[in-house]
Amino acid sequence: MKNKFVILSDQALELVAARFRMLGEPMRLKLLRALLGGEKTVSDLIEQTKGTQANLSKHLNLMTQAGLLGRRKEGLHVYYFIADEGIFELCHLVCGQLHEQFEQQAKAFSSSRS
Amino acid sequence: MKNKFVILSDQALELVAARFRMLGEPMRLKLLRALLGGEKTVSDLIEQTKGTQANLSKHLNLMTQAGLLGRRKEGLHVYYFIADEGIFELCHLVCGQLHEQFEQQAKAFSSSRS
DNA sequence: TGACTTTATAATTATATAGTTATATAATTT
DNA sequence: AAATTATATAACTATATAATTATAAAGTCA
Repeated sequence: MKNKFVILSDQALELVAARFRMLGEPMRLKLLRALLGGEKTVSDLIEQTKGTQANLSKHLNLMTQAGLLGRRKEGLHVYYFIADEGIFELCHLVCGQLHEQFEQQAKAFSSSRS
Repeated sequence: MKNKFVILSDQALELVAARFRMLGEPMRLKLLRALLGGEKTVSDLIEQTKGTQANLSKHLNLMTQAGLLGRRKEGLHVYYFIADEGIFELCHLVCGQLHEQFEQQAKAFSSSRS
């Protein structure tokens, strides 16, 4: 498990970091969360996330370039959808880990007061 | 798998994003890579990563606050070590996904030239 | 064609944070 | 105690990028 990571070159680490950074913006996670239900237009996403049109457009473009999302044009509308389902494995893992971490903190806290 | 993510509150998404951001810096990944072999002093890490003392100290402090690393003082030296092994599951996943992505791109490229 | 709608983009501003420089703190050794 | 070494921290600079504002582009429909 560790092995694969240890031998990574600095250049590879940059790529790994870039992928993490892509998932490190709350607005982008909101977009991903919204897209879980299936493809949506930019207008839909504006409504769901309460973001501004220009800002979302940029985030959507970034995520598409990174291969996380796909786009499909239909008339005036552009539909975005999740192109890399692997993202959710990641989010799922992080959620689980954070959850556990907080549980432990809570436990440590409640057992330390007397 | 998806379910856990969909229902996350905005506030929870911020925490998830923060965790991803923490892993989104190449220098921090270098430190983690270096620490895979076991605990190391700051001096060791300076040598291995070619980073500056002050910069590493700050990164190490951040990661410790975030619960990723632990510290242990011994005389003049401070040993840092990985406190949250879950990190590597994440890195492993990302590595695998990136690898697959590049493989596919390579394949797409070689089959598109004629 | 012209008005309208949806999305993208360019230019700018605001903000977070990585990295540096200089200094402080803490432990060790002489 | 003074000098030395290892680490931390404060103040600053540099940089990346998120968010905004304004405008453009592309499609639709009267």
